[in-house]
Amino acid sequence: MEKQNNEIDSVAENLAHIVPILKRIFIKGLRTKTNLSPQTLYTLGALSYHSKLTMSGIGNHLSVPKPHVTALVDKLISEGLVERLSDERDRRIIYIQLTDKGKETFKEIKRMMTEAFRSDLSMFDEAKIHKMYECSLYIRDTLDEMAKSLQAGCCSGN
Amino acid sequence: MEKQNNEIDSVAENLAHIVPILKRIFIKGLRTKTNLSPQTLYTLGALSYHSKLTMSGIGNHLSVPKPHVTALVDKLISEGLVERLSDERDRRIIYIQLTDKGKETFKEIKRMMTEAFRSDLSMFDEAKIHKMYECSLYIRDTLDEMAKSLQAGCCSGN
DNA sequence: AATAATGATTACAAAATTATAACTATTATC
DNA sequence: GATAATAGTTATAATTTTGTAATCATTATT
Repeated sequence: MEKQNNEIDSVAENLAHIVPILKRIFIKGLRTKTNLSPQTLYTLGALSYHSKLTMSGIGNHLSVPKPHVTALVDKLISEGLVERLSDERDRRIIYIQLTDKGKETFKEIKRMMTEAFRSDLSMFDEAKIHKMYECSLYIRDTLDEMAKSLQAGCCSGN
Repeated sequence: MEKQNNEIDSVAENLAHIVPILKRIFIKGLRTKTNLSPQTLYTLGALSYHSKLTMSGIGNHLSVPKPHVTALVDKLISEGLVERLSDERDRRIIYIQLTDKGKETFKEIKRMMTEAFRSDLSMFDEAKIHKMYECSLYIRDTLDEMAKSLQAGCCSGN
């Protein structure tokens, strides 16, 4: 049990350590190439993964206060990248989903993102890249699983 | 080669996917518990890992414009968490390093960070946690190695 | 039907981050 | 020794993100 707690702490430390590195790799590389803010890009990503989310759902996923979600979505709508869908059974709820243009745009954004990363990672050999693939997928799946269980509101005004 | 590029793209996608989740877990949890901004926390983290960095070095590590590094360090100095050291051989250079108080404070911040994460991860069994440990460490080491090779200035005003 | 709760919006303010240009001090180069 | 380059700072503005309160429309509860 002691060992297990130590390992959890190391996981936390390792993951916290890579956040600024990842931000540097992905966000900064995109800033000059698009007029979308990081959070609108995250919003596109969340919608690409979940295909359909409520306003509150977006806020929970990205830990963004609800009032700001409205602003983010307004921006994306003005760019024609997402659309609102009303729920017939509960008319308070508004679903957001990518438009075709949004899907295309996000695909292009991912392309630009991976392009930069490709030259960075290409210094490593095939085995290492494969292991990076396995590890990143494992962490992604685990964190997704974990995130599901903490959907509840998390930040003020949410 | 094609396969390798596909794997690199998947790595990029997986890592980009987890950024908002990690931000949510670590940053948001700390916001109420400290008066330090995320970037000052990252600065502490970078100094904890590298023990000594120049102003430009901090800017490169965190992709923060140089003028803003001055502000971040000023804040940390006013809290007594870091100190400036001048380089005898080149008096333009200023090294920043943690004070004892800074080391203590960062240790405490890590404790709060891992505490929250612990309850989140505790839903998983020992084997899964161990694999998370191995994967997170592998990714951390690889990204560190990668980051070293792209020290060069990266953002405006840097 | 009145009341409470929920999902989303509006309006506003504060804090944090990013971007630029100009400047000082110091070192390197020619 | 003049010029260029580097490390860091000052000053300023714009953008992005975060926080809070009040409000509207709709649904749930009693």
